[in-house]
Amino acid sequence: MTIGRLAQAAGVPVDTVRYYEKRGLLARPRRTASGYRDYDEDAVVQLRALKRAQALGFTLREAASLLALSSDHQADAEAVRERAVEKIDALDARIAALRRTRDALTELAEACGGRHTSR
Amino acid sequence: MTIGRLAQAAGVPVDTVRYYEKRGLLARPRRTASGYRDYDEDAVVQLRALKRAQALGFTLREAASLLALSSDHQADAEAVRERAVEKIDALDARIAALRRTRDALTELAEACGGRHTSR
DNA sequence: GGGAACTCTGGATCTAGGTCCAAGGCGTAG
DNA sequence: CTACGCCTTGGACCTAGATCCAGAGTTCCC
Repeated sequence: MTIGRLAQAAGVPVDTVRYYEKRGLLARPRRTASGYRDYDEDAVVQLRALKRAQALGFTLREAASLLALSSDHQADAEAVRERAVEKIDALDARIAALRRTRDALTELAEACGGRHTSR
Repeated sequence: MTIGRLAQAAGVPVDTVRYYEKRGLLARPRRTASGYRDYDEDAVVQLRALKRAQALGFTLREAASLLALSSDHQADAEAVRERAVEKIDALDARIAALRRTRDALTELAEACGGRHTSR
C-alpha cells in the first residue's frame, strides 16, 4: 500500500504520515525497489489510533506511548502493567476534572432557568 | 497589585500574563500614573481559572469562552444557558471517550496478570 | 540618594504539530 | 511512447502558546 492509500484510509494528509515517521511516531515501512514506502493494513490501524488518542488531548508523544504500551510484546508483562496503571490513574484524574467542570456548567445552566435535565 | 504579584499569585510567568492580555484572553487592567498595570483580586481568580481549563485540554480561546460564559451578566439568561448546554454536551463526549480509553487500558493491565482493582 | 528589583514596549526566538512547495523519479492507461 | 498522477527528499512557512531579550523608566528599601 502506498503512502497515498494509507493517508486516504486513515483520513490524514500524506505530509502528516511522513511527518509522523520523521518524529518516530510511526514505524518506518518497507520500501519498494524504487524507494516508495510500502505499508500494510496494520499501519492504517496504528495511524487511526494515534489520531484518536490525539483527539482526546494527548500530545503525539503521549499518544505514541499509549499505543506502544499495548503492542510491546517483548517487554515483560509486569512492566507493561505498571505503565498501564499509571496511565489509567492519569486518565481517572482527567475524567474527574472534566466532570467537575461539567457539573459547574450544569449549575450555571440551571441558574439560567435551565431545562437541561441532568444526566 | 502589580503584574509580578498577580503572576506569583496565579503561578504563571509575568510574560504569560502580558501575552494573555495581548491575545485578549485577560481583561486590560487599569494603569498607574506611571503606566504600570494595576490588577485586583478578581484577576487572580480569572487567571487561575484560565489555566485550569487549559490544563483540561481546552485551547486558550476555548478556555476564555468558558469563563466568559459564567461572568457574562448582560447577555440574556437563555442564550447563556444554551451555550452552557453545548459545552456540557461536548464535555460529556470527551469524558465518554476518555473512559473508553481508560477501559481499554484496564483490560490490558488485567491481561498482564493485573492486580489493578477496577474502580 | 543609590542600587537592586521591578515594570514598560517591541520584537526575536522556541516547540509542537503541521502544511506546502520544488525538482526530479516512478507507474500505468491508452 | 507519452501523459498524467503519484512518489521521493529537503527545506520554507504557518499557528498556537509561550519565553526571552534590549533598552529605558519606576519603586522600594536602607
